[in-house]
This record gives sequence, C-alpha cells and structure tokens, in this order.
Amino acid sequence: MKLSRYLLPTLREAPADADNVSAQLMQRAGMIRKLGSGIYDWLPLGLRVLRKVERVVRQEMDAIGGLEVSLPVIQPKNLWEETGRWRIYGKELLRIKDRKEAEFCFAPTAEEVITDLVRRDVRSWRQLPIMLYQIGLKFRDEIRPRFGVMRGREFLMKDAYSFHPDEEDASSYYRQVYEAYKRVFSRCGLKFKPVEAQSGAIGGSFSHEFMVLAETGEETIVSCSRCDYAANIERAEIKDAGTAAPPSSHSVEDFPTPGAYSVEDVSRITGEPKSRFLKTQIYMADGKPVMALLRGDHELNEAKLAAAVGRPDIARASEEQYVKFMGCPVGFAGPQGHPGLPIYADFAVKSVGGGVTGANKADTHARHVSLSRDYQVRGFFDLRQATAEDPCPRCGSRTEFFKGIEVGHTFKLGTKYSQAMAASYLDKQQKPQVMVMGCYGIGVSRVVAAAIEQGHDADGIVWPLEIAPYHVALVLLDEADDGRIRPAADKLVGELESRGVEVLEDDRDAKPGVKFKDIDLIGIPLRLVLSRKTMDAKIVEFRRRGLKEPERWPLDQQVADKIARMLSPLHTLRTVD
RNA sequence: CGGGGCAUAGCUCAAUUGGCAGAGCGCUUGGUUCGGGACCAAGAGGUUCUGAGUUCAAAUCUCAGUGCCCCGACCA
Repeated sequence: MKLSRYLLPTLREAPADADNVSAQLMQRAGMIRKLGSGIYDWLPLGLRVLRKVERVVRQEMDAIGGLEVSLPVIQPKNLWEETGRWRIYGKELLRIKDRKEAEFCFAPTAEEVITDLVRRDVRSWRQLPIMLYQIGLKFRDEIRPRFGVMRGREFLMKDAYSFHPDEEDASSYYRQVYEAYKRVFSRCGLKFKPVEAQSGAIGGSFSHEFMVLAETGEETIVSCSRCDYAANIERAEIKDAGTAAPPSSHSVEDFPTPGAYSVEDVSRITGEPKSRFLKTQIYMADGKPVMALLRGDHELNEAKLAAAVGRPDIARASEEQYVKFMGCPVGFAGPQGHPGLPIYADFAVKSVGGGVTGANKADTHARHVSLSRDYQVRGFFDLRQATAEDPCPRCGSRTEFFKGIEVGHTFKLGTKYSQAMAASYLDKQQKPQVMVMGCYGIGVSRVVAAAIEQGHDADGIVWPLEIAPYHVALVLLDEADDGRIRPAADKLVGELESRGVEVLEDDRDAKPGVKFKDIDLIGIPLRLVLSRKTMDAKIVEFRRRGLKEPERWPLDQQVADKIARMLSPLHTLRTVD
C-alpha cells in the first residue's frame, strides 16, 4: 500500500477531549475520529487493526468448534420480555420504535436472539453441543462514555453462546473457551490475567474476566502473592474471621453527637477507632427494608449483599424510606431496637463486642451496643469490599492489587435463559430436557485500545506484530532525484508481498523527519529505509520500532526472507485453523 | 438525573470595556531546502453551535435549545 494514496490524517496535537493515552494516540495516528459522545468513525488504518484482532478471535473460536453467525442489531421487544430483561436492563438498553410504533432495542448483547434461534432449530440431543458466535456492533447507552473506544457506547464485540445437553458438558466446554481466550489475548501480544468475576446482569452460576494489566484500567484485581487465586475486587471472597467477641459489660448508653452522622465524624468525637463502630446501611428488597451491618472501617459490596439477601434487584433506601423505617435522620440508625428488621451482618461484625453506632435518634449515637444482647442478626455473610489487608481466601497468603482493563468475560449461564425461553431438546429417551448454556464475550475494539495502553512510548504506538496494521513500513527518501529508488522499492515490495508480508510504503513527497515521525506514531513494528545513501552503499536500513539503532542489511533478495522469518511465528499460529 | 464548565478555521487556541474575525500547526501554489515534525513568499479556508432578545453596534450581554467535557448519583 502506498501512503501517497492512503487516508492517514495524523495529528501533531491530541484532540482536547481525548482523555487517556490510547484515545489520544488513536486519534493522532488517524485510526479513529470522534463523531459524538462514545461513538467513533474507524479510518482505514484503525479498521485494519480491528480486523486483525477479529481474525485472531475468529481463528480461535473456529478452532474450538464455533460456528459464525450474524444476528440483528435491531431486536424486537417481545424476545426481551420473555426473559424479563426489557424491564431489568434499564436505561443502558437503547430503545427505539418503528413507524408502526412497535418497540425494538439496539442489541447490547444477544442471549435472547440466539436462544430463540436455537430453540427453533435445534431439537435433538444429536445436535448438541453447539457453539454459535458473531462479531458485531453492540450499543450500550453508557451514562458516561470515556477513554475513547475503551468505554464507548457503540463498540465491536465478539459474543459466543454454547448450548449443551447437561451441566457436565457445559463445564468442560467452558474450560475449552477459557483456554481459547488465553490464546487469543496471548496472540494479540497482551499481558493479561484471568480473574474470577461477578456475573452481574448477564447472570449465571460463575464467570471469569480477562484483564489486561494496565495502570489506567478501570477494574481492580485482587491477586494472591503465592497461589494462583485472582479475582475482581467486586467478587473477591473474604473468609469468616472467627468467633464472636463477648458482649460489653456495660449496658447501652446514648450520647449526643450533633451534626455528626458519618463514622468519620463520630470517631473524631469519641476518639475510638473506626473498627469499634457498627455501620448500618438500609436497602430495599421487594419493597421491604433490610439492614446491612458492617464494621465502621469496612465498605459494603452491594453485589455481595444482593447475593446474601437472595434478590438481585436490591436498591439503597431513599432518604424518605430511611426516615420512615428507621425513625431517625440518615446517619443515626443502629441495629438495636428494630425487632422486625432483617439484619445481614458482615463476618467482621463478630469482632465488635460492644460497638458504637447510631441511637435511632437525631443527633445521637450509642455505645456498648452488643450482639445477641441488644440486637439479633439474620446471619453473618461476606458483605464487604476486599482490602489490601485481607489474606487470600484460598491459601491465606498476602494479596496484591492490580489495575486492569476487562477485554473478555466468560459466563457459565446454566439454564437461566433456556428455562425462561423454553429452549429444550429431546434426549435419547425422548424426554424433553432444558439446554444448559454458556456465553462468552470479547471486546474487540477494546482490545485495540488496551494494546495501545500497554504498548506505547513518547513517539507513539508500539504494536505487537500480530495486530499491527502493517508489518513493515518502507520509507523512501530522495525518490524525486534518484532514479534508482523507485525500481528498488518496487522490487523489494514485490518480494515482501509474495511472502505474505504486509508493507506500507511511504512514498509521500515529504521531509524525512515528517515520515519518520508518522511511522513511529502509527507504530509499524518493522521499518526499512531506501535512500540515495543506502543505494550508494547497496544496503537497506532496518530498524525495529522502539529500538534506537538501525541495522544495515545488504540490499538483496535475502531481505525479504529475513523479514518473513521474523514474522514466521505468526504463520505458524495461523495454521491453527 | 443533579452540580459545574466549555462551544471561534481541519487540529490546538487567542480576540482588552460590547466596536474591522485572528495566531501557530495543517492544507494549496511557487521558490530555497532535504536522514528525525525546515525556511521564505503568496493563497484557500468562518452561519464565531442553533434560535430569539437587548443595543447605533454582539464571538462578547440575556433567554431558550443542542452538543461536548468534568464531578457526583445511578448502573454492566
């Protein structure tokens, strides 16, 4: 490809609204252009990278028996009502109406559509298991899109769905997908970590996230320093601390705390550490209040509370609800004196013998509030957010925290969707059985951004070979006044391309500095230079992106062979399909 | 949804008290240059986000709308 005929609008300065490195570099390198909040045009160079990632994903999905399909982007409401997600999904689901006022949504994912397809066309145990996948645009109406295509509203996702005769088959296939995902991200040149994850709105019994390690990541990973335990902090388990401390020998005693409603404020007044406090938070479950009780120095994890309560749809009580059920202003409730209220206590609450907490009266707190004697709990649960002090739940060793970008997510769904949508098959005994499902996503456009977050320097992007837009940049200097350059370039490009090497030829009428800067910015891994100087010396100059010193190679047919050998790991991998 | 900010050339940004619409980079043409974003000269490029209002006069002030950004709440 000749750069003189390409659309490569590089920018010297980053657009003012690009809010992280990858968004800045993708726009500066002429890969994408922002069209609106969270929506982007992909230009030729950017689209090439996207297609490279797609190719890796496609090969690895095909290698584990996946069948590619293409499902509609506009999906009818009735399917979403069958699973209840038309209501549950919330505002992130972009809804539209057609001319007849019929309602549709723009696909954020496709469990409903795929399950509908399979329930109609798969009837027999002989057809199972089956895995279908697609690579297509998704839309989620994010409240706050940011970081370029990393958290856009429209994005390219690979979504795969597998259907199995039973749990065992689904589990063993899940492990195959897990291994395939590791190959995908390795081939894309990423440093990543699979972690245990919260299954969230997609649902299902368990799941893993594939995290690209990057300081700028939005997710926090808790990782054991010794064993291989790793989890999203939202999910990270905390073990039961042990037996309950004895109740205080003093009886409950109220004391005034005007205007001090946070643990922080009251701790400052009494001088007692926050770990001596009982922190209450009121949630609504199915219209009824429940109390989450934590130690004052801990933070609630809502997903864990939802699991403990057994309702995914819990919500923090409004101020009105709080006042109505607790009988005091927000910040002054305590667990004592609410006999009908279900109290879900975190394990660590056991360590608080007689604690400081709200007195259920305005501007008043209470001390020596003790478990059993002064209040009863529904039970003890793992309710809080993990901290750096919490040991590994598996082996008890020290844990470390990392930041990560979620590029893939696998879910073992069980029968959540197949049950709701009656996706069943006839087994060998001619008995109808509900299919068992798994679903598996990869944020293809996010992989592109994540690769840049991990691979860049002061000059621009540094692509991994497998997903670079081109393998080689051939920079021509002095072409206008040296007749030897053009034929030498044509010959070299021909030799390279015949070996499957992708060449971007910078034949623009521009100064050397401009060319070198642009080629560095767009991150092509290998660079060759032909100029009057190199022609005089009968050499070609070779340099790897990121290395300072170029090498001088004799200009002969071995150049193409050497380059092809450098790329040979890619070809080996490509023979997977 | 709440609070705040911004909107001027392709990009980054100026424009004094309300008084002629500007610069750098990029683009076009010519010339001098030519191995890490050169220089000179001449150009092209604007509904100052949209609409209404105030005023002799609005990029500038007021109102409404739209878009974008940030913070918070909410949420895969």
